[in-house]
Amino acid sequence: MTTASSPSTGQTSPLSQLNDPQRQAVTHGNGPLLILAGAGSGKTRVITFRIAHLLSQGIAPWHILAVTFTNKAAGEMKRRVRELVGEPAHAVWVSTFHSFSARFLRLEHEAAGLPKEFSIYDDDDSTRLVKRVVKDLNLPERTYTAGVVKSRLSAAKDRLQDPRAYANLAHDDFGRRIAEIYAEYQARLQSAGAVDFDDLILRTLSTLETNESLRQRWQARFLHVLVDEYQDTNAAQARLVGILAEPERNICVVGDDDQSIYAWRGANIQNILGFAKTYPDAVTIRLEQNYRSRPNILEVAHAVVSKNLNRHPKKLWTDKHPGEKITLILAPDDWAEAEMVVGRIRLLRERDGLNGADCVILYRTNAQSRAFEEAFRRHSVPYVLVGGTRFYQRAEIKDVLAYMQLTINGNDEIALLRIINRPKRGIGEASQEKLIAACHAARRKWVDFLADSDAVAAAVGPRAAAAIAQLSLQLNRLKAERTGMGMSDWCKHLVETVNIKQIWEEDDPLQAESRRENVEELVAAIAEYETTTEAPSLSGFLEQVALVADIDSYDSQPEAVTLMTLHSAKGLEFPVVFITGLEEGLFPLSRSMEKPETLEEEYRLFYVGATRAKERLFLTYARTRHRFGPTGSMKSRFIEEIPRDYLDIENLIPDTTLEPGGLGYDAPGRTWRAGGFLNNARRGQSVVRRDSEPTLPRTGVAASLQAGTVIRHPKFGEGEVLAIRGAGDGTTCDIAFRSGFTKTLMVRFAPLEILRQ
DNA sequence: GCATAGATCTTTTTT
DNA sequence: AGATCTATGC
Repeated sequence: MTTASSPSTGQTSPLSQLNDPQRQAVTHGNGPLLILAGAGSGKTRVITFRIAHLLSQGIAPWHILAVTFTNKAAGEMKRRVRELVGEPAHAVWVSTFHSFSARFLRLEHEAAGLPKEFSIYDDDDSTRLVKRVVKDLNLPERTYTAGVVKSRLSAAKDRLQDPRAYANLAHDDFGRRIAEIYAEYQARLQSAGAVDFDDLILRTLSTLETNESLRQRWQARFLHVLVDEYQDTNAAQARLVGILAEPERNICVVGDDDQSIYAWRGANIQNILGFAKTYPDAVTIRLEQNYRSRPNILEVAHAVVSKNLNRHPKKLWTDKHPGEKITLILAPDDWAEAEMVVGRIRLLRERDGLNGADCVILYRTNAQSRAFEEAFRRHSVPYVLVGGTRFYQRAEIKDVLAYMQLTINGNDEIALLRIINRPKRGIGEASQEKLIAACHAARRKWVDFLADSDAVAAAVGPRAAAAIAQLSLQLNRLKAERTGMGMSDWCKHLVETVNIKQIWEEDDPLQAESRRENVEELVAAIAEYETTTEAPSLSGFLEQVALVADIDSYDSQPEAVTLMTLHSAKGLEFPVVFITGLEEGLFPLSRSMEKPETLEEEYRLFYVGATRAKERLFLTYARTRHRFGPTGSMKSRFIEEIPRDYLDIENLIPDTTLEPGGLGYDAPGRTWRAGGFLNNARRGQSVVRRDSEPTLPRTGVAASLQAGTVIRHPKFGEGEVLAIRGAGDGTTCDIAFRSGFTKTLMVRFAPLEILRQ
């Protein structure tokens, strides 16, 4: 992670490669230890060296537990420990919170009250279950939307409240209903033999807390617990590692409050800020020397994050040469922004001898990747995209996985309902509803219920009943066949027997080909798992699949520029970083601007992004952007926070001046005209590229509306604009139509044609 | 039970 | 604008 020389074996003592505070942290003896490690201060180095140090002190490797958030970070940590100590590294427990918990629950499934082969529900599965529950409780789906319910449940789980505790605290009708949903959701998980992501941690915690002898056994197992990215832990996670570290309390946590960017997922910054209160005898060590970035980059990052009120005042320092100024690129729109970035990268490659793989493009939302992908393809520059729709989330993959899952856990309701009529077997929605009602009314498990042909026949018509008998038979046969063959061959066989490809043809024949390819990739992934894992098992594979993030499998490829969100970039570093889309409402995101706490998190996100850069940092702004239609925007407040001396500004917006109060742009989405836009040759090209429509983009029309404009609407006919209200995405206009009525329309959606200004 | 057209929401970030 | 969900008619 640092640019300092890599640890050489032999010769010098590893400790001589460390600075004073780093060495103190590494050699700290027993008792709680808090390491406040700024960005690029050699945090991973300290953790790995500390593990090596503990081993050298005679601690057995299996007595050490190191926990991180991503599999990638865990893998990296393991690799580096192995570099330092060789084979013993193998026996050190290095894992993520979630994979540790999954492993724990497999081992202790009885005490945890779970079947051995429990399913792990990812986000999509748990959303489906929430919807199912809301429907089965006969609650209005509009009020209790999956999004609202899930955020409530997740918040409850973050606070360690079970359904009963939640119900007791509910003070209004809505809260009581949520409590009902929560209780039913958990009951359904239980009878499906499944846990969701939050439950992995919570069940591990409650199993440890309620079972004393088991707890003592696990506590004895770990004499030293090390936690990375402690600022991102939630209540359950902090408590989990706290318990495991008892009674010795050899807990070493590493983190940086300035890099806390997961509060929205329940991370509690108080865990790190209040660590010294929880452990009064904790030793605190600060790592403030940065080995990664040029001073100019650090200054800019600091200028922004230091505006936050809720933080420990601190400032990183480095003895490097200042480096170049930060380049701020002002582009007229997102298309030009992407062009500029690609152009700069080509220049860096040709003139400065940099490799594409040295560069990363960061953005706030995944949707922004598209413009860059197009630009890279236009210019034939290789790139890798991290994130977006994950491979294992794709419908065709989840279908296959659901079949596989059902052969090991036949009670998995979500998997069952996913495939019960895919491919179509004549078990339609009505039959499905009847089955669900009957199965739950009888309080039976699915395996049991479906095998009972009388019960099924009583619930649904004869055709559906026959189809269900077929399906159960098929699943049982597949299950039996599994023992006889290799996993990947079996998967291939499954895809054939079930006739999975029929699903794709039913859904969308155009995409059938790419779906087939994806499933082939899945088979290949299983084959790889099979050959590279010590004791491969189907449930092991499915678990791995549920717990991988896209970032985990990310490896920079030769020559390829990386594209990812700011969140994904945490923990990585690149010589050249582009932070893009620096516009009010996008970064910081408008939803985050409502509350001071979430706005501060955006500042930290900027800090995380900027401190990824070793040599050069570029910031880009696009005056208009195609979001739901183009919207004009003002430059991000982050830009305003940066002292001008550090900036090299490239203004590509025509007819604007850079002046004192700002960077010279017009009010959002109002003053520029579609016509003027198109007259510019370069812009014209961009518009044609983007929408193949030969006419003016509607968006341009919307932008030139003003009171008095006469328009035509395909449905309502001719009318006159009375007023424009609001700004940005939410802009509406009142229009008086000739036919006599007045209507308020969303400017960005209304298909208006301008007749007269 | 299924196909189609209309309605509605979406885009924050992820284990 | 586009995807996804819902309502309706066959």
